[in-house]
Amino acid sequence: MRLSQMLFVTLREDPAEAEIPSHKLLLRAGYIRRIGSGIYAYMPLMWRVLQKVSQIVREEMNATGAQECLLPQLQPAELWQESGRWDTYTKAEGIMFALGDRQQRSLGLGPTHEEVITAIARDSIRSYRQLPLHLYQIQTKFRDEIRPRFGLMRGREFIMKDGYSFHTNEDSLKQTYIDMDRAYSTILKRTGLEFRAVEADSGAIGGSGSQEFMVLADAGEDEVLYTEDGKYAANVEKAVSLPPNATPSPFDNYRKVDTPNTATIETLSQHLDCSPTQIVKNVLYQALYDNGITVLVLVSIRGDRDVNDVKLQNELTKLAPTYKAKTLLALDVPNPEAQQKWTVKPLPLGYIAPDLEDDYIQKSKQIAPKFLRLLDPTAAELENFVTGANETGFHVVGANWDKEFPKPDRVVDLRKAQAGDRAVRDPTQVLQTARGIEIGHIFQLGTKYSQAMGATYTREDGKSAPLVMGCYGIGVSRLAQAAVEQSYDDRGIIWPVAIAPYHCIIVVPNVKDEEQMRVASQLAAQLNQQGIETLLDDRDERAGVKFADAELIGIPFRLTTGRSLKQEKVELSRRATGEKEDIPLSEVVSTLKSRLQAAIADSALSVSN
RNA sequence: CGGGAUGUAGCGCAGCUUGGUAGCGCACCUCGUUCGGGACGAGGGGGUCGCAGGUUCGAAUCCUGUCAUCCCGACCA
Repeated sequence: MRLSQMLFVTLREDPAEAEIPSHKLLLRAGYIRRIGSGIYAYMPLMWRVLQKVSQIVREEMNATGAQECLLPQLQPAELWQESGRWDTYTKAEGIMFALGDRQQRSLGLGPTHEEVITAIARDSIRSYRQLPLHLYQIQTKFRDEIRPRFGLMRGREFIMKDGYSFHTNEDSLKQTYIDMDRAYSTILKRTGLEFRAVEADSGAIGGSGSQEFMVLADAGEDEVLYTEDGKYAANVEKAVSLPPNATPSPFDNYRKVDTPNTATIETLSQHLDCSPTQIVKNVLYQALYDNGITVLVLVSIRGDRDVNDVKLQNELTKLAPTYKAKTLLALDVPNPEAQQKWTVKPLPLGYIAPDLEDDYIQKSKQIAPKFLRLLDPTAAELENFVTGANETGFHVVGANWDKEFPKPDRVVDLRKAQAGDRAVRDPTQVLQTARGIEIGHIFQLGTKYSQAMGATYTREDGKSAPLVMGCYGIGVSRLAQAAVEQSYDDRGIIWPVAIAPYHCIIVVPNVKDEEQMRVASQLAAQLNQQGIETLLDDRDERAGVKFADAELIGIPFRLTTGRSLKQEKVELSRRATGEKEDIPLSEVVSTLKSRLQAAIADSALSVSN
């Protein structure tokens, strides 16, 4: 391909809209163009990268026996109503684009495909003889993200590989899950990215076991906690840990104390000259269920610890039946405006105790009459603790559960693990923190969707049973940008060889020099014929411009048909290292072939581990 | 959804306070010189100043509304 004939536009300055390096570089180098918030056009070079990534994904998926297909993006609401996700995905903070057709039928643009695939399975899978089965697709997904950002990192339209497997039992599911774990590791190693597999929360998708594949980068939106020995790694949303021990309490008799202006843990521990670990902090939340009921939740936790919203959300989802609801729609810390809607008198904010009276709550059919009181084990263990007095300006000290305060019924882990905590399985290991970009996520779904949608098959014994399911996703477009985030320098992108849009770019310093052009075109033809994807920069530009552009777009190898031609040589330079060498014309193809193989083997090498 | 900021040529920006009919750099086009690290000179093209109302003799500039984009946060008492 000749650059002079391509739509090739690079920018000298960073576009103002971009914040992180990979986004700036992709825009500057002309790989992507923004069309709307979270909506991008993939320009020809980007499309080649995306196809490279897709091809690696495809090969590894096929190798596990999964079959590629293509499912509709336009999905009838009925399917989603059957699974019970229509409301959670379209109302409140829902992420599905919903629309109506000319007959006023409701449709959604597919953010994911469990419903569609389960409907297909329901129709097509009749017998255990057809199982296990694994279907996948690579296509554009639509999600109305709360806040799209960072270019392709969190777009409202993005390319994803999603796969769904069907099984007769959990063991078979686990086998495929393990295969996917391995396939995903291989995929990431082949693309040349540094990554970590971590335990994850299964979130709105539902199901039991789940694991995420994180590409490590400072711009990552997720926090990963891991131990130095590599035996434990988890998303902070899911992570468990042993908190530091609480300092024994100096307050051995129960009394109320005057503590003005101590609405925060910090000011309180200073005022009382005690450790935050001796304080029981009481945090108020409001939960909205899908039947319109609001439940006020009071979480009691040790003062030095924070509540993990995801764990709390999971607990509240589990408790939905208690309130005759199916799912949780929203979970918030009530702001003053929200408080007004359900309180009958002002709350003693900053001085709340675990036994805050239920009569703060307005009587209403839409509001649960009692606080849901949850206790984290860190707070449950405390003796002679400090906590609020339900009266602004006062706390109590020397309090004990079952004495001054009734112990809340539900003691559950709602704690956010933090760097510096000890690992549960091996207390000698301390948790470290890193930022990660979630590239892949694999789930063991179980029978959640098959049961909801009646997808059953006939067993060997003639009885019918729901299909056991798994699902597996990789963000293809996100992976491509993550690669840039992990590999660039002040001159531009440095693509890993395996996903670079081209392997090699030939720069002709002076296109008016016939010898330079002749050699360059000849080399380009030769290389392309040999499977070395080569771009020919034959633009009538100064050499400096072409060198700068070649580096900006990040092609791994560059050939220059310049001054060394006199010795029948061309210059070969490597983007990643900047190394340059002169190579005889007759050896260009063989040299590049072996260099490319070596570069790809670098990542392939770690694949065998 | 809450808060902050910004919309002026393809990109980056100035002009707005103090109203007088739009400018700089890059990119683009033509000619000439230059040609292995983002050249130089001369000439040139391109903008309903996000949109809609209002004030005014006159609005990029002042007022109101609206739309879009980016950032921060989703408030741990």
